[in-house]
Amino acid sequence: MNSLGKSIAKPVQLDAVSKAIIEQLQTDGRRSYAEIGKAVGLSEAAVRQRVQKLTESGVMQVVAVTDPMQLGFYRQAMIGVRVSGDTTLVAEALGALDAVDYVVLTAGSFDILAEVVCENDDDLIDLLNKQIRAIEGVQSTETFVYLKLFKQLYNWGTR
Amino acid sequence: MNSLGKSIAKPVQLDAVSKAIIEQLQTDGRRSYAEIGKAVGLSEAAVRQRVQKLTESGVMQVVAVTDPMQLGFYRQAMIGVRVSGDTTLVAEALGALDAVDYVVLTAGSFDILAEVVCENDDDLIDLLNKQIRAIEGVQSTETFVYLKLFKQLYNWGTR
DNA sequence: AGTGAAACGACCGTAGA
DNA sequence: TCTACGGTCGTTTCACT
Repeated sequence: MNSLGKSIAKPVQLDAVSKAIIEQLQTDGRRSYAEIGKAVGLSEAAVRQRVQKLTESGVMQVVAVTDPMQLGFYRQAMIGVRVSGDTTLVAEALGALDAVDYVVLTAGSFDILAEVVCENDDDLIDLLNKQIRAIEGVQSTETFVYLKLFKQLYNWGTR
Repeated sequence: MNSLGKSIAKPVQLDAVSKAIIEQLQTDGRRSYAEIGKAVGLSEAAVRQRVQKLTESGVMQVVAVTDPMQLGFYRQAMIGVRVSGDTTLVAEALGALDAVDYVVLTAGSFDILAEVVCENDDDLIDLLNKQIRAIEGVQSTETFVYLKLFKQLYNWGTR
């Protein structure tokens, strides 16, 4: 159990060594346990045990991350969505779209924020008009086209 | 070179096998090359070569991702920021804050979108009043508190 | 939780199709 | 770009602290 709004787990208190291990894996998720052990001052077996615990408890996961630009998706945007009716249904419908890589229910002047990845502006227009605005309950959208990414750390909440 | 707005690389055309390899690593970034090879029908060495190419070319990277909720950060939000003056300077200042995990320059009614991670509402209030609104050039902010995360795929653009 | 040792499996470089 | 193969290094299990 994790993810926003679900049963609140008590925070795992990480010591400096576990933090160092996570840092190592944030730099390179395929670094060997032995190598990490050298860096953090622990035996290979101990590192492996800690990584297993961190993974099984849901504190951390090691995954592949792709660069949309390199794959030809030159246009990214955040879409603010205002919904009439059940926001959950709209969020699910948005999440079902391939071009949508991020969906979160929010409190504020938008009910949902959705990040989208498109090849070009034409695709973005089509996505908005033919797919997103066609979803039952979508009242209005506001688009924030990405110009330049400055910082990105990897967190996760769904699983 | 990658990242939004930087020199546009021609998209790498991935065949079905490379896509399958990435899919394997998206499920578990520490899966062995041999195991991936069995799954996609390739030798261990061939998988290794492809993963190396994908990584070196910047199409993919394998990294650790952490769950803010499990670490005691119960409050996440997206902050829309309106700036007077140079948006770049403000984006850098925002990126320098620990609580900020995502900063992107946008076109639209916000100049910057920044995602923040806090332990609780009091921290979020302090972050807004004492840190974000104190940045030179920040004209106004609008906060979208996260209620529930529905979908999250991992892309990256900075490096 | 941690170490150390031995068996096993993964990884890496190189050769060759 | 792939397979094949051998040397090296990492991982796993287990007994022990």
